[in-house]
Amino acid sequence: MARPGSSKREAIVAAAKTLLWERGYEATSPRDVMALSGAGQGSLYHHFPGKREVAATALAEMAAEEIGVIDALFTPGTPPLDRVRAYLTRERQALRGCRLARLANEAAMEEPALREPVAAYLGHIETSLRASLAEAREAGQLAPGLAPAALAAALLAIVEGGYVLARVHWDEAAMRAAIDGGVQLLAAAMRPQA
Amino acid sequence: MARPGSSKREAIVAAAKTLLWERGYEATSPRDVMALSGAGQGSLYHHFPGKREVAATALAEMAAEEIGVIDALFTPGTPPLDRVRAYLTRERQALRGCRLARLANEAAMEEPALREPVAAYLGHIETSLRASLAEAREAGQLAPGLAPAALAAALLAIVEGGYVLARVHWDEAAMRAAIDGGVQLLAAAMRPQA
DNA sequence: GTCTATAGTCGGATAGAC
DNA sequence: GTCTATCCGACTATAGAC
Repeated sequence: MARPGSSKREAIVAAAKTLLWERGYEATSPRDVMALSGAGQGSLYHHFPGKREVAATALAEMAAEEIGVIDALFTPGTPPLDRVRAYLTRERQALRGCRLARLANEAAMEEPALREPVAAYLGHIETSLRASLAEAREAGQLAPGLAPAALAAALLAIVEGGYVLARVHWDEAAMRAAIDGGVQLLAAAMRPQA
Repeated sequence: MARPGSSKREAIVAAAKTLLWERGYEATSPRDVMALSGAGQGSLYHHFPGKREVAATALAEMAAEEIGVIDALFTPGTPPLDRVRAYLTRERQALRGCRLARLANEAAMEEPALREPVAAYLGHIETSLRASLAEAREAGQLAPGLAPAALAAALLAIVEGGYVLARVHWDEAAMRAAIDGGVQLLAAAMRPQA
């Protein structure tokens, strides 16, 4: 399995990554993956035991890619508050939903192999936010009474909730409003110094 | 249609409400609805043209019910900040997901008949929050630079995002952390007076 | 209004040739 | 490794009896 020279395997995983983002897990059939990748049924079931493992592989790759993007936003050296703001205000395709967390409400999340990459991605963001907020706190930039861990969770929830609002209203502006509110709240949380 | 004495119709809608919350739209089949309601296929297709209309009816009822719950939380007379906090900290079954917004990432949200009840529900919450925050602002309780509309969107996103975090981590505590952060941020946003 | 029987399609997966 | 042929069950819906 996972041999580097295996061309159809890569095509299958690439197709699965596209379709999982576009349609989610339940709505993506092995047939869809085969059609988009150009692979036959034999290839798919040669390389993977079944649909779940294809999705697990695709999700793991997606999580690794997105974690790389996050790490680029949280460059050490940048002032901690700027890192947090950079995460909040980065460009997003709100109507497409979060590439990983869009699966949150699918029954498939009860399968550890599918939940874990998504949880790792969100966990990584939360950890990065918490570290930045803790750094700001030590520099005396955080108002007292504000816990970095709780703030990190709230800011991440604003982003993930922003995707939900945008999808439901079918309007990117709903995401922008939530992010705006987050940025304003963050500013208020630091007012003493900043 | 919708005749009051029609007993199977009510059972069908009640079953659909249960299953839509539990499994979502795509994962709920007419057969599931029939099995849970005790109705036969003839009844279902006598009262409704198909699955979509069953779901649209169920979602409309769910939205009306939940809007009633929201209105009870935003009782006029209570201090505005208390209303906002009451909404944030109300009890929730985080792992079950938001009864309406759990459908946000389904393809069915492209159908207006299904999206509209969900959008109306979230819109109603956002309006209630905004009105309370505007009231607090006029009473001089909001720090300058904070826009009620953006704050309302952010607080709603914290709740909806909290559901996402709880589902992905399969841990109610993830929702509690996000809400805690929201409450702390709200307090910071008012610090001048409160 | 409600039921059972039936239909046609797609779901996920296996068998076995090349 | 890759392909085509095939299987069985579930999905949404229609037909028509009661």
